[in-house]
Amino acid sequence: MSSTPSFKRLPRAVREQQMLDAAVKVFSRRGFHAASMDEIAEDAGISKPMVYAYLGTKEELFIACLHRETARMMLAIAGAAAPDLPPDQRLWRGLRAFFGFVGAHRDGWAVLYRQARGSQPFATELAAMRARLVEVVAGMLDHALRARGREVAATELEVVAYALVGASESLADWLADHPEAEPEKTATRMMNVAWLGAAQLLDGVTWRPPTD
Amino acid sequence: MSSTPSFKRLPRAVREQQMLDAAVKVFSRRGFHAASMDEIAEDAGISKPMVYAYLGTKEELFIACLHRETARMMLAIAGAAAPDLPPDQRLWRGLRAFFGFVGAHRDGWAVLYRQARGSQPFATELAAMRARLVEVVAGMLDHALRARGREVAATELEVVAYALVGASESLADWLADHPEAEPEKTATRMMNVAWLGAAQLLDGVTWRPPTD
Amino acid sequence: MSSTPSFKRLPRAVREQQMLDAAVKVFSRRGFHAASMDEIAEDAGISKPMVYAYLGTKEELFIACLHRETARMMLAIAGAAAPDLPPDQRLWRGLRAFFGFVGAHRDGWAVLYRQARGSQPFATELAAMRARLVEVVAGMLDHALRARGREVAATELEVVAYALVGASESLADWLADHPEAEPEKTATRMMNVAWLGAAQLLDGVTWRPPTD
Amino acid sequence: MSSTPSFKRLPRAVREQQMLDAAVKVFSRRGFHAASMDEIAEDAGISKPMVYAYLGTKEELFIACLHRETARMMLAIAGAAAPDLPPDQRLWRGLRAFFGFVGAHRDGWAVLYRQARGSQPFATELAAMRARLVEVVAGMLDHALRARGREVAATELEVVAYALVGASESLADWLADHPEAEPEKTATRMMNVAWLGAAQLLDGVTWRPPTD
DNA sequence: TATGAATGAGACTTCATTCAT
DNA sequence: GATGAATGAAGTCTCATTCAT
Repeated sequence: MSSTPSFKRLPRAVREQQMLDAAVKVFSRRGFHAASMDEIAEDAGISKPMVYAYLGTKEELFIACLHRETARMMLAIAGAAAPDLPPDQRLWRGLRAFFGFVGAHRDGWAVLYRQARGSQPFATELAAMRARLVEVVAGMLDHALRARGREVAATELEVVAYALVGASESLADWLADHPEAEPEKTATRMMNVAWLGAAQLLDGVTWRPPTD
Repeated sequence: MSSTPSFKRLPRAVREQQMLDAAVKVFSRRGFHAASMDEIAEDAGISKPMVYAYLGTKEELFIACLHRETARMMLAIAGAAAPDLPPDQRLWRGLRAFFGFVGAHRDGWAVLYRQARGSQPFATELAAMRARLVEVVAGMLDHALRARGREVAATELEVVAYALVGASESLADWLADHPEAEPEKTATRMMNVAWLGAAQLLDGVTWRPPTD
Repeated sequence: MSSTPSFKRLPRAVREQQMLDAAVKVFSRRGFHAASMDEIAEDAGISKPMVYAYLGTKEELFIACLHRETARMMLAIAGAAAPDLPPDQRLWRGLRAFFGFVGAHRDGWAVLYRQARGSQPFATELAAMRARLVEVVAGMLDHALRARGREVAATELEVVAYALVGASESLADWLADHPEAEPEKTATRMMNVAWLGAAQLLDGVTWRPPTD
Repeated sequence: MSSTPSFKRLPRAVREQQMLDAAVKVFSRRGFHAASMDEIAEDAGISKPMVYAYLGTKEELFIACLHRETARMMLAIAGAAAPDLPPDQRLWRGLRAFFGFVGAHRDGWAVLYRQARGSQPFATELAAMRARLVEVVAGMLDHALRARGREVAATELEVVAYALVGASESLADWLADHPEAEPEKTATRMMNVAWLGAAQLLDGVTWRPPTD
């Protein structure tokens, strides 16, 4: 009598994934503020107090979404861009994996970037993730430079990497908004913009402002 | 002491500017949703009903901010990048003006982009403005191409322009977050990324994905 | 310089009528609470402070409307139902005038009755007007009774009169809602209901509840 | 003292009735617009959000009141005026039930009619209910006519029924305003006005306007 | 006289969050 | 473990009403 198993009692890990799925869906559809815990709970097929018990506050819930989606994305990219490939190959594989991920999880992307960029509480989280990306890209550039016996100040590398990441994010936004667009083609376009410029830099060509 | 100037009963145009100033400030500090009309009104030194009477709903107020800041920015850029300059000069002047504007109105930039990107009601407004920028950049590229007797499909040009604009926005975000950074230096960096890559494209160099 | 005549300076009486016209129109269209002083002032082509200066508070303004419309209606009825006519003639003329008035001033009727009946502040005003109508009707009945040498307690007469007035109001409501309906026909119908029953009463026929 | 009954956490159905009770009370005391959701909630001994959660918007809440009171009244009338009685008996029983109901639920009556008559959103609801009453009355008249081998156009019957209903409503208003008045006596009076006139009509007597 | 400018007050409504069962 | 019931707090918006010009 005391141990009658209830069919509803799923293990905690499963329930949490259901909730995160629902949360990502609702957050991406409505935005952080407009999303209501009611809708998330209902969409997850669970009662609100459960959501609070498992994943905490609305803000914490959003951060949990961010974490999960970020981890998935970084995993996809890292898996594709093996460190032992030549730099241009790594960049291409990384970009293709990135746009492939965005194309496959447009919801997640919307949550990750568009929502988070706006409000302070999540800026930190987002900045951390972007920093990791920038670091990876800067590492590729550095790797390529050293292979040619050249060297550039770390700051400069970072800014260039930042711009490349920004351009990628922008195209990813564009991709998320165009359901019919092909991720691979988008990746190729980005590669054209990114690699041609980067290759020049790698070869020591630089542009300097006119004395005016 | 007897001639204290009368601070109240200002004409409508003046009050509207005060309100917009306050709104830009509060929106950029708190984000659209977290910003309260109370705080905006108080910051403008006026009562809430006046804000509603002059500038309408919270949403309309935000759009009014967007419009004003956008117009200012486009004016600054258009004034700097005269159409009769050679393309690289135009791009450089335009970028310098753009980053200069962002550096000078970091509040406005935050409102313009970061907030608006998130929520649907403003996506349209923002897309329109970005479209104008993209168009200008694509025009520059096209101009340069024709000068070299070459031609590229409009779609391709637009995607490249889109990526460049995205990279600029990203650096602008970075600039807005780093109060000590110099706009002109940031513009130079962006120019390096943008122009070197673009110049390659202009010369007919392209990158193609490996057959894998 | 001090007596330059302004074309806008209409005499007070005219302005007041304009305001009342506008007020009746807006009150009847929106109802008392939903009507806004702004709309009334704008509809009257005058500024709000003027409305307050001339006709006072919103509540006072509504009562002013009530008064004017009431007076007009009573005048129309009294003018038609001359006291020296035989009772059935008076009733008929009165009813015809009443429905004619309602048909011609559907706005005014809506203000008068539908709005006022609901809220306490105006119940008094309305009751007073209805009391005058009831009194007139009861007077007719009494007159007819005496002509036949009969007499009935005043209370009874009043209740009957009250019911007749109520039935008339009801048909008037119906008339106000049916723009295509003809006032005269409606009056005839009411006369059928009213006079046939009243005539019976006048003849001493009464109905008594069964002992059950 | 240790077994103080728990007044809180009542089941939904109970709370809804409490809320409706409070709403009817407040609406009838203040009128729709002047009534505040705060007061209703407080009167129901519950917080405002519960009212919204269970019964929705203020407007929806009012309509819910209308429905409940209407249903109760129609039930009372239908239960009293059995269709197998002779017409005059049905009319009498129906009227007695009607005035009995109004006398017992003066609050409800005020909500039902006086408030609803004024504003558009409820006109439909009210019209529907009145239409059912009119239909019932017209049915009685038709029944009586056929019993005497006569027939009258449906439209005419309806207008007569409408007038009778209007007269009843008017007397009901009067009853609601006179706490000391006896419902049964009022019903008798109404019966006198209604039945005597109707009986004449049933017998084929009609009144025609003079050629003037 | 006439009005644009201004506001205090208050209404409805929605949420994130927590008890008590 | 799970949930229906419950609420404090806040936010947007509107309106009648009054100054000061």
